[in-house]
Amino acid sequence: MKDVAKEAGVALGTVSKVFNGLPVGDSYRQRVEAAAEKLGYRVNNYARGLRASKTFTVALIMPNIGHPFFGTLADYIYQELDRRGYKMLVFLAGYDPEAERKSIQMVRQNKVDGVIALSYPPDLEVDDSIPFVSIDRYFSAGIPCIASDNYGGGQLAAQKLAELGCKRLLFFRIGSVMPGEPDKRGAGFEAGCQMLGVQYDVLRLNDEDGMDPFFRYLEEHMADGKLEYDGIFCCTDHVAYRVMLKLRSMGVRVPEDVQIIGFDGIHVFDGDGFFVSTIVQPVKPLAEAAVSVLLSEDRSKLPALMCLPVSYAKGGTTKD
Amino acid sequence: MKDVAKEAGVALGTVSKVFNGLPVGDSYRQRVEAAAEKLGYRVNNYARGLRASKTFTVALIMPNIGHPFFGTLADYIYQELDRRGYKMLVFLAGYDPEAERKSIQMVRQNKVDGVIALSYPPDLEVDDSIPFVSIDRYFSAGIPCIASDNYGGGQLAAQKLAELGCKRLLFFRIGSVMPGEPDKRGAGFEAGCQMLGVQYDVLRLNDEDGMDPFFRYLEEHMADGKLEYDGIFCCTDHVAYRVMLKLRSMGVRVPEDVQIIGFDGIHVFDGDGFFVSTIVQPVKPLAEAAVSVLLSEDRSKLPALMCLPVSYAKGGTTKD
DNA sequence: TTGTAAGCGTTATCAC
DNA sequence: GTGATAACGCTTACAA
Repeated sequence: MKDVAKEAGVALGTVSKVFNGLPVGDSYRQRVEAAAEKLGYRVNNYARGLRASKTFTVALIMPNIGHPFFGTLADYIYQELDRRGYKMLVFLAGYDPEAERKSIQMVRQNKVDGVIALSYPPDLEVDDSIPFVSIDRYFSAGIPCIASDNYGGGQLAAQKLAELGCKRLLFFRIGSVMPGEPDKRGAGFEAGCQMLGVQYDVLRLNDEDGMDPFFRYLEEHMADGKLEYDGIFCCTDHVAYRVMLKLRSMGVRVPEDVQIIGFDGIHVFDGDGFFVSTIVQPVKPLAEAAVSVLLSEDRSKLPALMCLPVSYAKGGTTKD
Repeated sequence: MKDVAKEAGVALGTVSKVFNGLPVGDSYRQRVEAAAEKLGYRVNNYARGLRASKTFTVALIMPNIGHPFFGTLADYIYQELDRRGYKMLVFLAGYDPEAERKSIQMVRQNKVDGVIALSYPPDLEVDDSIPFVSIDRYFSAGIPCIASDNYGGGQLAAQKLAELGCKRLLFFRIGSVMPGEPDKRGAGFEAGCQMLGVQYDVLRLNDEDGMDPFFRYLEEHMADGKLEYDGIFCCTDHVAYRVMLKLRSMGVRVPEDVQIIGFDGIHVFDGDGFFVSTIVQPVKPLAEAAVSVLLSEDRSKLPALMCLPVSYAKGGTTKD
């Protein structure tokens, strides 16, 4: 920068102003720009971050980025941050609380301007000096949580299955013991069934158990090649997909005999079709909301919990 | 840091040394650590980066991160960087050369310690002052390129299809006009066919055309409900998947009448099964190699091009 | 070993 | 508007 100033024959401060869009005489500006171009000068963001303690960087903490739901969400979040001139520093913590904590530490050191986290560890300690937004997990009133309307989605699934003629429903839930907004899918489903007067059963499992107990359950509830249930709601598309595969391998026709609805709205490839019939999470709005809340000017009155509307989409596992 | 020094009753330099793992008297170290803990002190990476011009940050430039192949690759790259104590700054440029250039600019300003780029713009100008590794596209001898053995994969596909009894092969290629290692898939396939003396045709399309010309071609080459070809190699799993869907909708049985092999090795979900029979890219080794080459101590003799072995995996679109 | 002091590249505050 | 100067928080010779 000093060199640029010398080359342009102006003072240091002037160069700084040019690069910050502050008012500067036009002739000066041009000379500075020419000199910078000639010398291939770029402002050093580290020096800038040090001095201005504003880094235009946001940290994204997620379990991973290979799963299509997370990947897509991360992609949209990036777009939104980029649009506003922010960079994205990624931390992938798996489902390991230890890694989570490490990420938080890193975030602290790196003086990012904000954190968007999709994580479940209950004891996540957040430095409230730095803007923080959570996706899918409610921590406390001080930390805005952005989530899909999981409860409403559960209800919608029950309603859809009932509409499609199902009389005997089943809910499959698998997931970590960690609490989060997604848990409400089951609650919404149960409420929906009760409201509609439809009979239903619930099977809850933990991550460690894998899918086998589900499969065993399905086998146990077969009689004369016919499943006891004619509609199944699964907590995720992944589970729904595997249940579909299992049923078909057992000779059960999907969706003719049993209809299945999943949750997430994952695409096979980009935009062409769903794995299963599903309750679609509004991934893009989710991303936009998270960024917008994180970067909002007035952080005094932020929403504690923001639920975005979901929708139903037909994949291959329901009649309509 | 000054506060920590005061609290611990030591000099500034001592505190610095403690946080850099440099030799320091044990009693001092403990006092410093206690003081830091008490004051909740974290070293400021921006100040550190400014002074030491080492940021322990690597930039990853990719088209996107929502596509399962890119997402998975990014995930593995993250793991590898994390293992070595590096952070990952992500830049998603779609397939827009303009965005690419912007990313490169950003990278420059941000004084990252290295760049891993999966991008195709032919005029990408790289600042050779900063370690740069390319994935899937060869730029020049100065820039190491890590890629799958695309040529060998093409050959393998031809060989597999021939082994499985195919007599009349077809190669479908869709993609941007931008050159890159993946182009070699077709070349390898053709070479394989020639070597084996199998008859084959090739259909090449550009991205903008979409899949329709393929579908039309397939329809035109049907006679009496039978396709003229009994084996198809597609440049990606995505294309293969869509071709499979199309053929099935046309009443052609896959894999009984026509066998299809794709390229990439994308999973339906995490680890359970492939979309189609496929030539699997070694995603994890690719990530490891990229990071390892990027961060290698001796940058004087780096490989110009490094091709990693691919393998064949049966999905649902071949007989074996 | 420890303490001191000089910068790293910017930005912000002033007088001019 | 412009230009000198002091910070920002840290690393690293170098002297003690």
